[in-house]
Amino acid sequence: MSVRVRIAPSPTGDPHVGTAYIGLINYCFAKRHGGKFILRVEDTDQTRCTPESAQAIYASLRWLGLNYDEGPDVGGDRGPYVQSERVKLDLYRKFAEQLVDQGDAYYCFCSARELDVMRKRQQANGEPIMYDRRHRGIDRNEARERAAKGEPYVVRMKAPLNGEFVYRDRLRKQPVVKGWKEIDDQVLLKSDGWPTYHLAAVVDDHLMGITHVIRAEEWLNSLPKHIWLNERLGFTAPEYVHVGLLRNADKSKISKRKNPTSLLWYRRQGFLPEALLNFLALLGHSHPEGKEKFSVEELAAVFDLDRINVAGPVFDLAKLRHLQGQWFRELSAERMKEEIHRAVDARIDQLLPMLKERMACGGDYLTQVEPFYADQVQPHADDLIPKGWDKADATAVLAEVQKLVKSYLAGDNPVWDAPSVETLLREAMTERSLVPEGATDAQRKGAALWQPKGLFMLLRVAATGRKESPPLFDTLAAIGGLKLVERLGHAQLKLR
RNA sequence: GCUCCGGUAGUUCAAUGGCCAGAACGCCGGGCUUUCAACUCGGAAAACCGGGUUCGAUUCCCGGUCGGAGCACCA
Repeated sequence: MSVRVRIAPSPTGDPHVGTAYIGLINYCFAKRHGGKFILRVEDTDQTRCTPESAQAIYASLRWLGLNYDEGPDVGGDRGPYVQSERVKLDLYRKFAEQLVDQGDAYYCFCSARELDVMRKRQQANGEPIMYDRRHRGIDRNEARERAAKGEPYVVRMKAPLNGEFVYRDRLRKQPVVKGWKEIDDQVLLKSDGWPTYHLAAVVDDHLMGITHVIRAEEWLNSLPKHIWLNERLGFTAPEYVHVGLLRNADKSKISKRKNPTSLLWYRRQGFLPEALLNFLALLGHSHPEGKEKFSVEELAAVFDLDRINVAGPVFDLAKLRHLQGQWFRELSAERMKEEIHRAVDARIDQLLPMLKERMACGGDYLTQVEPFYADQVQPHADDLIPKGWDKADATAVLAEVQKLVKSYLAGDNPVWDAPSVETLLREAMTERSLVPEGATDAQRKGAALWQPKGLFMLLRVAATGRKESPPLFDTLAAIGGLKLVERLGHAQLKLR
């Protein structure tokens, strides 16, 4: 039987590096065995999924060169490849009903509110959190009548009450063993009539002839449900293989708070697909000859699922940069020029509106734009001391602003655009320019520093190295928060 | 809390029931360069702990510990 594997991302938000990672593994596995690599979009959560996000997934996979043999925008004879379209064809309901008929599933009429109360109580009592199966014994015909009258319901699987589940994952030393009593009566069909992940994935994997499900470790715990569903539905289950999750530096599951997770970001940033893929390949897998730099084709030729290391690898951007450098420097002059053009173009769109008034010809762009690209700027110490200030004043204020920006950036989801930078600074100024009653002369003097005139020039010079620049807040926004913090620090050194 | 998974330098990955546990990134130092980068040479740096099996355990087994994941009408 020929190999058929799939990736099944959910189109919520930006396309994720994790998708690329799992995609790469599946892609190589398929190529290695002369099989098919399939993309299926799992958009059964009507509240969270968007078509734009699905488009971004297609575009990103194409950018990476992880071309799928079958998928939403390329077709195939096991389609459609988008679950919402499959819902319209009523592909899932009949399997849910089949299970109900077999006595392997049942209608449940609990409301969300009811379930919430139940969960809270379990939590308070330190009990395991799971559905208490109150409708499990419900009469099937009676239940269907209630449903026919319009009462909202879900269909739940009737998980075995006892016994053990054993499954061997080829990548794990020990077989996966789990007591059935730990396993919940999972919802299969939601009250909106759409399937949950569990039902949809099992049904589709079967219908699409998937032979190996290679997915992230986070699914390991629901493996019994999936095997059970296959069994009760009379399907031959695919082989399930679970690989480790990409991690942040602190070993938690990779998140956008702590790492760039959006494939869009890597593309925008100018990373080459070859380099990203090469880097991803190094995480969790190793080349049999110990090679470090290789193409996807090379990898596919030697790829061995059993060489995958299941411990979650920490995603290390520094290593990616190194590899990217290797690939980048090997580019032909022609291609390198293209890459540079792309990078510059992207930045021009952002910067041009604020720079154009200060330009008289195209070449001026190069001088105007320098502060926005440069790693460092070199302000003159003299320029860093506004009129009427002394060195200590400037240093103190720079340090204060630096601290302010730093803590702002460390906060929850910091927005860094002109309005937010302005708000941040103006609030700080208002606060600090207040003179408390009975203030000392020193306090009075300190407070006086937090006026736009001197402060804005100081920040401008520290941030750009120049006394003239586009409007301050636009400038600070375009430079970026992290770089600004660096430059504020650098300016303090200049004053020493 | 319950269940499951994992543990070799800071990070990613090797090899190995027995010789000095090997590489890459990062770090430190040297060379090249006006400088930086690239390149190159060198250096520091690792088997979670305890028990068992064995002549011998980083490797196999058990327990602990630490880390992670899952416990939704999300996927």
